[in-house]
Amino acid sequence: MNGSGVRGTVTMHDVAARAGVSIKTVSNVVNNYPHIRPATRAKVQEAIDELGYRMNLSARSLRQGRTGIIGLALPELSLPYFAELADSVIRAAEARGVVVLIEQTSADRQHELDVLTSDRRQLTDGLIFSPLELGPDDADALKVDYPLVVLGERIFGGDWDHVTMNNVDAARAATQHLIDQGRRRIAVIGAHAGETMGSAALRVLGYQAALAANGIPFDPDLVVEGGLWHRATGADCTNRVLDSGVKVDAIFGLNDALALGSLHTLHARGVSVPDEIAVIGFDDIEDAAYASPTLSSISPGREQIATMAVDLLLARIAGEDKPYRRVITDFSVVPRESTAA
Amino acid sequence: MNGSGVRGTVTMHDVAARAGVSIKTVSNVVNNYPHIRPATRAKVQEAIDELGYRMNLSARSLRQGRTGIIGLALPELSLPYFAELADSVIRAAEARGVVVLIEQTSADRQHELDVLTSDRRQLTDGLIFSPLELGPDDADALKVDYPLVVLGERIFGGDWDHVTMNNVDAARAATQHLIDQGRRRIAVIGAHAGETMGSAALRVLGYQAALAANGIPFDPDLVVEGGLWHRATGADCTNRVLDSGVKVDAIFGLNDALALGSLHTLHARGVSVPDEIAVIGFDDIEDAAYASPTLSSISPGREQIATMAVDLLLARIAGEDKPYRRVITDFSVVPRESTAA
DNA sequence: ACGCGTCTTTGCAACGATGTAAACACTACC
DNA sequence: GGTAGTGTTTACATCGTTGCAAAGACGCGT
Repeated sequence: MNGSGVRGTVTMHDVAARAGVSIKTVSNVVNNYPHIRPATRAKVQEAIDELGYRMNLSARSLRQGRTGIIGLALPELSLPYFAELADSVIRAAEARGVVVLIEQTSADRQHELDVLTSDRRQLTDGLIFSPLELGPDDADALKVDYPLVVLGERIFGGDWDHVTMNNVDAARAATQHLIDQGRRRIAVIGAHAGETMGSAALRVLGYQAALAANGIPFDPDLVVEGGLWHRATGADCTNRVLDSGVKVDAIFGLNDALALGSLHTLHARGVSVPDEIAVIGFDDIEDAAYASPTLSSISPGREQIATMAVDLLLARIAGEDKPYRRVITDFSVVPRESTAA
Repeated sequence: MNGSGVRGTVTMHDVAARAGVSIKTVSNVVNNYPHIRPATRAKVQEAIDELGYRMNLSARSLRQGRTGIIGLALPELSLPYFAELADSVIRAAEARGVVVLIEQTSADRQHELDVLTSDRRQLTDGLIFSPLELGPDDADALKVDYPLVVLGERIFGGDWDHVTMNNVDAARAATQHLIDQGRRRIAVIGAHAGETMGSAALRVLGYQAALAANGIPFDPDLVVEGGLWHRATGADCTNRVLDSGVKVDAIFGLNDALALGSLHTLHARGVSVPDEIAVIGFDDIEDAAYASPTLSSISPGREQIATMAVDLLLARIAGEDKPYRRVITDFSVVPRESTAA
């Protein structure tokens, strides 16, 4: 259809000439300016079609100061949770007419800081940021001059919108689910010592709350440290806790990757799940439903997080000036074989 | 550092004024034009630092006709293989100073066609495209006027570069691996009837070649159709072949998701792996190493694919005019528990 | 027929950078 | 001292679009 073919640089100028109107009228037609006589609109549209005109988005960006691109910064796509989150964000963005530029921070603090001030921010109208390493001390770095939506609960109290789930309650529900199956010696894997605001800390709090609510004493030996929430870490943590000799009848992986790594180790060591040890994860990634045995988990409402984040960001980009919001999404316990009775 | 603060729109103009040089000299400094007196460069650099100048990328894009963004079109990020591929592409791109805009096609033919002509192509300097549904008949649609690198083997013979693995040989190797373990009744799951050029068809060819080379008769009943290569499909295919009553001692999943779905079903039905049935997948996604039992697979050299694709694309963007290339990446068999002796 | 308000269309000046080609500066050499 | 050659800096037009404000067209009431 591209009439002229080779690198067809057809501009509004050409369209205007062809249609016998001014270039501004072409602009008005393209932008759906309401006051245009139908006949004029038709003429212009015809010229556009004949010439195969496509608007030059760089020019528009320069003029408007907007690119139509939003940024999404996350640790890495090879972590299934983030891949699925990115999937949802891209879909939500597409539905609203914008596209997504993804940046990976490799869960590296400096990299997370860099992303906030990178030249690439010029290319995006705003940023959805899911930090893993930044903490309350880095709040200043988040005081940026472009629309920002932060995912997760690591940092509060700044001029940005926040979308998060209730980690404490969700972890409490996960733990309660294990308790309901009669488990009492529940290990937690993937804890982060010294952290107070991150997902790890909050989920451990929920775990403790559930124990307390059921009159089960808290045993620090059951809390296993583990840095990156990868499968390998989960496998390792599980080995450590089993080797330590403490009695364990359930494992709560602070995310699904950890729990899947745990299943892997349990299988390798011939421990039967859920008979000897029940396992629950957190995030409800697609893998969970297909693990052997299938993995119980907490569904964090991924779609909802993505949709909210995009909507909040686009509202700020559009100039909304309401007070910054903190949105807490819904969660649910998804019981599967790994915690069956 | 951003001296002026609020939405600091510092332009080259401001820098030029501050440094007492012309705006073009600032441009020259920023772009590392060689013939600049050190004193001048220092003056300009100082002004840049003091004012916190950042170049407006939209303006540069308009002028140069380049955005510094490359597109990556793939079926969906929630498929681990593509998530990992995207991870690698983003890293390769970052190392070369460009960023990546990801578009999902949902493995939908129309969507795949749309992506090629979308307005978004204006935003990208070129596209890395991994089609799943387009076939040889769609070759014309790929005749686009921007740099394009196609991944996979579905469509050949056009004006674009191609990065692919040797699907036939790799599938032959996978099958040979099973045969080496003494398996003779090897089912293939995820085949696409009627397809001749896609990965499915090529991998089935490799499977047949291996059987032939070992004097094992080909039994069509062992070839199980399955559309989307998701875990659910693999689970379903496995149920079908087991229910059909044909004897099976091994399953070759045409990708890892299928094979993982298969493991799921086998586990659910109490079939022991690899004792009763051995399983091998294809792609070597991270999951494979953590499945229970761990899944043997074919490693397709993902890093290499990503790196080659980005390099080829950037070379075209830079104006390289050599004949179009077809790069075939290396693969290797990764034996794990699911095919242990 | 006149004036006024509303609907349509337009010209012009930006947005912020870079390519071109010319101007200027300085050395080196005859 | 003049000229060629190299190194350094500059003015200007231009990339393709949109905001602004004003001009032109049209309908209506009086």
